[in-house]
Amino acid sequence: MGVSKQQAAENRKAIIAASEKLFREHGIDGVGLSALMKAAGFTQGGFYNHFESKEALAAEVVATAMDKANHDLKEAIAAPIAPGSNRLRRQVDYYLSGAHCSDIEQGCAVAGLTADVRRLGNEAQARFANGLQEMIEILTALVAEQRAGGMEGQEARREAMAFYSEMVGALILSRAVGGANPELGQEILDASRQTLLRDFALEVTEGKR
Amino acid sequence: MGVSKQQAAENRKAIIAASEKLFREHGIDGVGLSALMKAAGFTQGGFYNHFESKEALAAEVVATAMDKANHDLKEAIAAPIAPGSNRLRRQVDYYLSGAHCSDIEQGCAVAGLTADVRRLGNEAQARFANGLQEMIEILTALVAEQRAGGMEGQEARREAMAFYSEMVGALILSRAVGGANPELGQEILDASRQTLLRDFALEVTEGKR
DNA sequence: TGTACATCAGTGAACGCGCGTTCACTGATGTAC
DNA sequence: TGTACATCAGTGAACGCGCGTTCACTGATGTAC
Repeated sequence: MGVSKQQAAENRKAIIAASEKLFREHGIDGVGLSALMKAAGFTQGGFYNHFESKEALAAEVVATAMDKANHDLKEAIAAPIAPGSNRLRRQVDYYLSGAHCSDIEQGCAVAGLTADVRRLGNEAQARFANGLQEMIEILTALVAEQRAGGMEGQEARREAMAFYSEMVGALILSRAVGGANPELGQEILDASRQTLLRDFALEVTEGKR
Repeated sequence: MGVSKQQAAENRKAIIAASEKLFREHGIDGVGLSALMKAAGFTQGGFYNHFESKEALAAEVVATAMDKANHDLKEAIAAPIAPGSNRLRRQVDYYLSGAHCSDIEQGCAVAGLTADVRRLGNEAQARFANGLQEMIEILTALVAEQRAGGMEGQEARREAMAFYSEMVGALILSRAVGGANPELGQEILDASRQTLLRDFALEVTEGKR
């Protein structure tokens, strides 16, 4: 009660951040507003000071998550790499690692939210699609760099999409199966990792678990 | 009221069938028992004559869906093919078609249910994992046939997993994005289709929309 | 084969509960003078 | 700069509603004799 505008803006961000984690873990239909607000450190009633509806919150969560994912990806790609290492390999090794697989809350936003996006409103779907569009563009550049030998732009984009689809698919399948059969889950990650590294003419290394 | 044992067994199957469609479309948390029973042609109260809980129904739905998927896949692979055609290509062309993408209710069970499986109980997760394990074995045989030139069993299995992950990933991403940006959705399907056909040394053809 | 009775799939109303949303109230923040 | 007041983020209780589940009741099916 009685809070500066700056504080209120921060609180709003806290609600979005807490919601993102819970949405990823339990699905959007799987958490109530009371749990979301409690996780952010507030009581239920304040929710509507910040958002018009749960649906509106979901749209903001999706948008925020995609923006952050793209920002992080850009940074990871812009960062200097150790000699003998490789940007694309680093992405693959991380994405298809056991650590990333277990970390739904902080891992890839696309893999964590895709399934729910289909059931959200236009606003959320559009924001997700825009985010994915941007991510594909970033990955296209990465692929083009890897395929240095004069690949057409359209071809690099196609490869980037296929590349990303494979990683997302492997991660989601691995997660779905990991509870009941962890070995199978790990096998799925390793299979895509090895296949992708080979397809991109990178030496296949032992995977990080 | 007053129904033969045979009729009761059929009614039970009807509930499972109706539930599968609704679960795929709206998610398991997205449909109530009353809607499920109504869709199967019954009133809400009868549900507990057939299932112990909603969770138990979900486990049965997952198991049934996976069994059917594997059965259909076996049949599709066993069926004779036109000369000049190819079993693997036929799978890819169907799986990554616009028609399959729009048909969540009857399409691939794995793509339709994976996201929810993670949040179900042990029973459902185990049944899903077993189903996926079997599917991978079937696909391994298909890949081995395609790679006729003496591929090691382990290698074929790895390729089959990567292959399937890519198809599932592309389908899910395409669906997530298709509402807001159908062109991007189609582009994602096409990208994986072309990449997979090329990787399996199959001629790339125009895609069916 | 015919009769008497137990079974149990189905109905429809009810249960408590948590959902998303609304509201009256609060008090520090921020503004007008 | 100091005072008076409007604003609005936060609280906590309440709203109606649909959820998953339970229950008393029904009547044709299926069984025992």
